[in-house]
Amino acid sequence: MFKDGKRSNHILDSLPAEARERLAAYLELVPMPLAAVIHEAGAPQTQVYFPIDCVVSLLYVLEDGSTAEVAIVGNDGIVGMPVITGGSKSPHRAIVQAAGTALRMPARALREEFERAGATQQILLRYSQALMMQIGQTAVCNRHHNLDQQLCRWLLMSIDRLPGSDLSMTQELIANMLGVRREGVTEAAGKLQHAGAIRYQRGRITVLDRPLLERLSCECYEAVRSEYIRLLPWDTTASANPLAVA
Amino acid sequence: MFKDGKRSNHILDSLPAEARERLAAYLELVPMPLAAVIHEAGAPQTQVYFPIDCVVSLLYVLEDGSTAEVAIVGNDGIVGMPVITGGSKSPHRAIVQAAGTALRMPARALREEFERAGATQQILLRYSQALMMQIGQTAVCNRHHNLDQQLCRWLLMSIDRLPGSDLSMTQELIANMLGVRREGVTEAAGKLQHAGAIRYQRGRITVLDRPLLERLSCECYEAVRSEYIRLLPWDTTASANPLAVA
DNA sequence: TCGGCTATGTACGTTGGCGTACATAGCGGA
DNA sequence: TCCGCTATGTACGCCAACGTACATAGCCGA
Repeated sequence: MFKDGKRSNHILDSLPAEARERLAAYLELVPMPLAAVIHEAGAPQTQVYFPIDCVVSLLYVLEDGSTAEVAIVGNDGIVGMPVITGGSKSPHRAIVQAAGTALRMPARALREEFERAGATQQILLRYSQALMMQIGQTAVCNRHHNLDQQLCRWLLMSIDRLPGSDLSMTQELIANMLGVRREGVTEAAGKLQHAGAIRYQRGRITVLDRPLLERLSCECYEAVRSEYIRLLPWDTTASANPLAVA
Repeated sequence: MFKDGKRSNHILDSLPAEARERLAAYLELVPMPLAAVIHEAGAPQTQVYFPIDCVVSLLYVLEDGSTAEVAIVGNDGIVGMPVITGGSKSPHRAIVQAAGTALRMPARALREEFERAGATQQILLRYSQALMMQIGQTAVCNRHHNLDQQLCRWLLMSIDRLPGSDLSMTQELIANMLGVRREGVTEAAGKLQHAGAIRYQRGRITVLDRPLLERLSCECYEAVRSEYIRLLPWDTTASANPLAVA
């Protein structure tokens, strides 16, 4: 789905050639090491990131220090949307959930491109809507679905945004993302491993049976996936304008 | 906070005079009866609504028919943001949670005003960010806070957007909004009534002790409130507004 | 005024996730 | 090689919310 083997960022790919050329001067390839804090909650954001082969989590940090993930961003999106919407600061901490690389650029340059009001603006607005939907689905999922289902959803969403089918992740970190106990993740992951859906080895999860994982997941995974496709169709074969699709 | 006695919509109030004048020709005052479905999930939206003295809930409807609220919108916002962001359809059902009135206009006219790229665009984008934050906080709250706290948050957010301090609401409906059992709401509301925070009478809740309600609420209420103020400051002393409903 | 509907109150066993505690097991450095 | 750290596994009591069932009580129309 989000995978395409191209190792690039779908938002950037969707932009018209002129826009890409304008932005190219600002883009810088940067490493995204595991657990790095890309920006802290409430801090002004001066850079935006286009993930290429990494995954970034947006977390809310509660007063007692516990956390809950509200969304994840991979090569399907952008880290730093508040820069576009004008608030500049985000109430969420952005941390690297899966290491890799991203293209980084100054927030102001993206904001300027947005203000040209062309296809770039359209695409960024649509991404904003997709992100909002994903966050809403997190709310729904947190309310109605159990940990087993949520873990499946989370694994699927993560590997969809990565080149391979395994991720370096301790159960402790997954628990922080989902806002649950580490022991709960151990138990849920154990069930998945027993069922043959995944293999777990000390900080490394490999998805063995993706269709099974999809069956065990709640409806939220597919709901978010299809909404992303509807809002941000990208052409995996050519440079057609994605906005041409109704 | 969101209350101001003016019975108008803060987004409209914030717009520059020229923009308000352009939009005025399209605006139509419409009644918003309790439980009316303003738009169904997945249906194209041709109208947008600026609530004046009503509250609208955005609900996600699961495959089994159960629901969960992802956000509420009152005179601080707009129902129909997907019109701006370009997706046109929303995955959420919008229903009237508290009866009243709203100003309605064709989606296209608002979209055109947005494309003028002036202050209106800024304000709409900032509202979009505020809404996203509210949705994220719903996710966090669903994960970490118990029903008692969530009910307090919900009551506060609702009356903040209404002229008075009571609302017509059965416990059944509140349960649907929060995505919990009706019995759970009965119990939580019973505690609040016992504590003297509210009075409950067959489909009508009156807030008696607002500060107490705030103390019993989780941090999410204040987090959302302050983010709305940060992103959408409005002048409570603003001079006569042609769109204000007397 | 009475019957029926809707809203609210209460009870009881079940369950999922929590907090806590502790045991094992990989992995890397001295 | 062994030690120590980190990651994972397991157990136990607890509690909030669930599903279910049924009892009251307010409201309205016949």
